[in-house]
Amino acid sequence: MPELPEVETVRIQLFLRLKGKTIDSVKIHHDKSVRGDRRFATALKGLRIDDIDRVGKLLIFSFEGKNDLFLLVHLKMTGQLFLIDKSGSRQAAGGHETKHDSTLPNRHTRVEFDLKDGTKLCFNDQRIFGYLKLTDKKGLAAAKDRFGPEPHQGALDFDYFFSRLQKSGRNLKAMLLDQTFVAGLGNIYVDESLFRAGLAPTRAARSLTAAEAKRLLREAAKVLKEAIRHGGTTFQSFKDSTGKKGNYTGKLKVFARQGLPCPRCGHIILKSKVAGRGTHYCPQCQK
DNA sequence: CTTCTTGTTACTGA
DNA sequence: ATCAGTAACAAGAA
Repeated sequence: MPELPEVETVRIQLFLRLKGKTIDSVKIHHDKSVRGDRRFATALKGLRIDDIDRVGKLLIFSFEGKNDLFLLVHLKMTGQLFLIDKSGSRQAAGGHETKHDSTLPNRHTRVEFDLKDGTKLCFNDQRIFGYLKLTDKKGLAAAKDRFGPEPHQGALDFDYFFSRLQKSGRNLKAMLLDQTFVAGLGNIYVDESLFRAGLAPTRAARSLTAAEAKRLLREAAKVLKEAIRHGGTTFQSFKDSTGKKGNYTGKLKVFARQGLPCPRCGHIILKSKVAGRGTHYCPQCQK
């Protein structure tokens, strides 16, 4: 389940390999992945990739000489972007590997891009919740508007953060998962941020002191930056160790560590449901 | 066989 | 309006 650090990792890898390259053809293996857009393939044919941007967990491709056409890619939970060079070897992976995607394209490949230089880009998505969508300037602005500021690059103003928390009648877990409030955190990094800040996920947002809110914002920013630096977190099957993993996985302090001792105090980490999501926390360290 | 999982949106009812 | 809860989406694991 890619969150901001995973999407950012993919963005950088793709940008380095794809900038300036021209799309030769697009094969759509599953209509739903492009939301039934019949013009998708023809609209992209012949375009040269200029930039790859990101807002929250959404990737935004732009093209040379086209200022009113953008490709939005959302990976949702199981979406992956894989690059294969002309020799057939995988150059960059966006997501974990599973036993099914040793070769590409494979049965989870929903959309396939062939570039003029022989590079191939595969959009794989086991559960087909992710999407690729073409939009114009207006649609892009509307999409961007749906995201709040990101915590990790100084763009998030503390006064905004604190006043929104104070006005909210929700708990911290629900607030931090809300992409319109703060963009980029998902289930993993919300739990990790709350643990590091020593705050319980069920804590009422409006009950935070300014010092606690400062701590939360600082820890969220730190977690995201560290995870980006480590190439993201791969959380998939605990059993399959053959898959390629993001290096942040081993750094997780509470996520998926239920039943294990808290790295700080040794109390057993619990898992329960908060705001509808599986939530991991230390009942002793987080108040 | 059933149940659960996940990110996000849409909907319902309080 | 605001929030909690839940269904939906799809596929697979347990």
